[in-house]
Amino acid sequence: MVRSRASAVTPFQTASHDHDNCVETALDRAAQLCAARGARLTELRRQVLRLVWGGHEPVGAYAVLESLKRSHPGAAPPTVYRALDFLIEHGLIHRIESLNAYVGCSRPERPHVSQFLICGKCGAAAELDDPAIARAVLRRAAELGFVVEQQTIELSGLCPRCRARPDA
Amino acid sequence: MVRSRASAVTPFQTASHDHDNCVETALDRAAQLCAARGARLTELRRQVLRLVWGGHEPVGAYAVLESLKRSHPGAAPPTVYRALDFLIEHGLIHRIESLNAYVGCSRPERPHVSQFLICGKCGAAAELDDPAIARAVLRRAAELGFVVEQQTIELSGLCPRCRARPDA
DNA sequence: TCGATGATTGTTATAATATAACGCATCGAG
DNA sequence: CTCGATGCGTTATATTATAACAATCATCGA
Repeated sequence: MVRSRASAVTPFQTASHDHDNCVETALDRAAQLCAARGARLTELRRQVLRLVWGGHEPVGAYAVLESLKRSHPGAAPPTVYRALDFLIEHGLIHRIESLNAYVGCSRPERPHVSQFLICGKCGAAAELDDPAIARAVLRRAAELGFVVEQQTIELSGLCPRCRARPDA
Repeated sequence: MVRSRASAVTPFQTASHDHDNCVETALDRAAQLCAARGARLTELRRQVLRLVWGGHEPVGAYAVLESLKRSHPGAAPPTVYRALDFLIEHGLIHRIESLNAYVGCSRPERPHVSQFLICGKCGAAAELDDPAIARAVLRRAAELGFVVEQQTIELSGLCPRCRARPDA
């Protein structure tokens, strides 16, 4: 319970974060989800998902491409973009509009609106699913007669860890 | 008072919206603001501001460039991007991240966080300055020890007018 | 098993958005 | 007037994303 409480307190990763395990978990969940939906998580898509999950920093499509080429020499931009499109459609990753970059989704099981906190120093992006924010947004939109189909909420600033260490 | 109440009810423009007047007002306010700040609203920047204010739909940098070339034949991408940067710095326009486009700021006088409602059908973008949304966002970030420096809040969907007219 | 069908991937080219770098012009403070 | 900073012109290039079409693969019914 201590661990789950900690992750409820901050969506940012701590120093002790076991990222290998984190990635494997994400890949397993993706496989399960796709199986349940009859979607094909091919080796290529799985590989791209793994690369996007390389860290908790959003990663650009061309960075993914460069990495992908190691395992997949013939890869070209469409190779990556098509895989990214698939992963987004299935809620396995999110696109960060303000960075033109992509990041793994922490809760792909259920559809959700998410908000991102993006640290300008370390680059980490933490995904929130804050009902209060979503409610405030939907409430105001409803008052104006606007039907919200998609929310892009990205907050950039300084994460707790970087704020604590004011070094270069 | 009827007009101002109407604009308080919806930030979307109505059919009777006098856009020429709207643009001139925006340009005047920009001139005043820049004068007050000792910033130089040159003819080029003024022209770009006018073009961004061409409608209430966000407009791409290259669309601005194409229009700009009429009055300014030698214009090239840096011409436009430099002007856009200046206008953003001074809060005269906003960049819409999810569209890679730019739109005039409706309240440049004071710094503010804004939220945008973007209609996927007519393309119009309405700028909000909703304290409840800003509060919800800042509250949650503060709980997590995150210092927000910039907010990107863009809601796409259907505006009231387009919702009322379900034509093609 | 076979072939039809649709989904996936390969491949080449190009579109769309944005910036680097350098030099000249212009403005305004002193 | 001169200097330094700012603005702008110009060329080239970086970065992000998509179009279009061919080849391959998976699946499923005949």
